[in-house]
Amino acid sequence: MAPNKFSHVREEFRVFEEHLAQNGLKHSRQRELILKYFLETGGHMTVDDLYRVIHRKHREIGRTTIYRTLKLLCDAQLAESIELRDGLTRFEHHYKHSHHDHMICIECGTILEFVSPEIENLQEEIAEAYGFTIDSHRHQVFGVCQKCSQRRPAKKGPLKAKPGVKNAPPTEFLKRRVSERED
Amino acid sequence: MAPNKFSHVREEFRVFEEHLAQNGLKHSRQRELILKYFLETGGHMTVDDLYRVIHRKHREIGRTTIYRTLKLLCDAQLAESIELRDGLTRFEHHYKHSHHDHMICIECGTILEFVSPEIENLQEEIAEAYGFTIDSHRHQVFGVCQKCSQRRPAKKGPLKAKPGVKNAPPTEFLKRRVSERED
DNA sequence: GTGATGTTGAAAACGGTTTTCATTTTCATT
DNA sequence: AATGAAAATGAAAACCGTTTTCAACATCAC
Repeated sequence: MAPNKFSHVREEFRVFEEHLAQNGLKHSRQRELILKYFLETGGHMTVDDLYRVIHRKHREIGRTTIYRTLKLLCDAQLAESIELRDGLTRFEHHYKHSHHDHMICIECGTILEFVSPEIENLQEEIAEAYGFTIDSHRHQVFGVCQKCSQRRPAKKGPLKAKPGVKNAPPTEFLKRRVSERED
Repeated sequence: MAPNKFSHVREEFRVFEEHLAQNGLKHSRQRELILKYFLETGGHMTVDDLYRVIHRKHREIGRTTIYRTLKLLCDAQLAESIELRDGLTRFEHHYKHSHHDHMICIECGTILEFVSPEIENLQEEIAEAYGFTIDSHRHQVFGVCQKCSQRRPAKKGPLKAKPGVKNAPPTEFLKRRVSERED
């Protein structure tokens, strides 16, 4: 009944524990907490997002430790960092999450994830044609999400709402919708 | 014979001049010089790259002015700024240059440009399927360029040089090879 | 419990970029 | 050419997200 330190069900804690062990690092209350909150929150959190959430309940935990622990989580393959265009680093859940790219709404900040094997293939073809060996990539699409373009009439000129797109159901491309700065 | 201020042949100076006029801005020796050097250098220059080049001959021109003028060039559609993963802003020639994306060698820093209408189409399809209106995008591929992978044997395992790729000619994808920090 | 070693948090440093501000330059008007 | 209003310049300071420093503290094998 009395749960000991890392008795959480989630595998992520196990992975983290292993990473610490394998690298001569130590457990700590802070690290456990930060991992917990990281996992609980939606994903695409900035250091400050996380700091605010954690700081509410744990006044003693400093920003520095959050920076350090998130880096640690990246090392442990539990998190992955992405950078959009606002100069902030965001951290995604990475454990058993497959690769994807991003569409970012420039009005509300919503971040959508998408995957396109076709695009990846074309990308690979292009690279190959030039003897270039791909290590990684980032593909970010900026624009206005459905919600926002419904809210505001839309860009220039009387643009009639394209029928058939309005309530398009999520397709195979889109894995899930996530994050939106909370403040 | 005596060339007056903006008598350079290149259209870019004309465009710049117009931009200044239309916005109540003034000519200046510095602006002219910075544009000149910007156009002469390869492209993908950072502020500091340009500063070093210019500072050699014109000790009096400050970094701040280069920052400001490059921003001005962007406003005038003569330059476009890109950000890779090193935290530096680079400035590309943009006048009559069409859209393209980038492949970046993580060993030597070479930046290749590529275009793929197919990818752009797929991207548009994906966006449309979600009612997302694209404003812009960036697609950056990181890896090892041909030169570098020939220099160093290559990654893990005995990887025999893929035949047929070694000396692949530039394809339609690749517009030109550019830049490599000069110092 | 002890001690070697890792961790923490506050504050300082960092690094690219932007802002500030006193001085200088531009340029339309005389 | 001289004037003066408005813009541009450059040095230094501010900014801001992130990293480093360092003295105090926690962890864990013994």
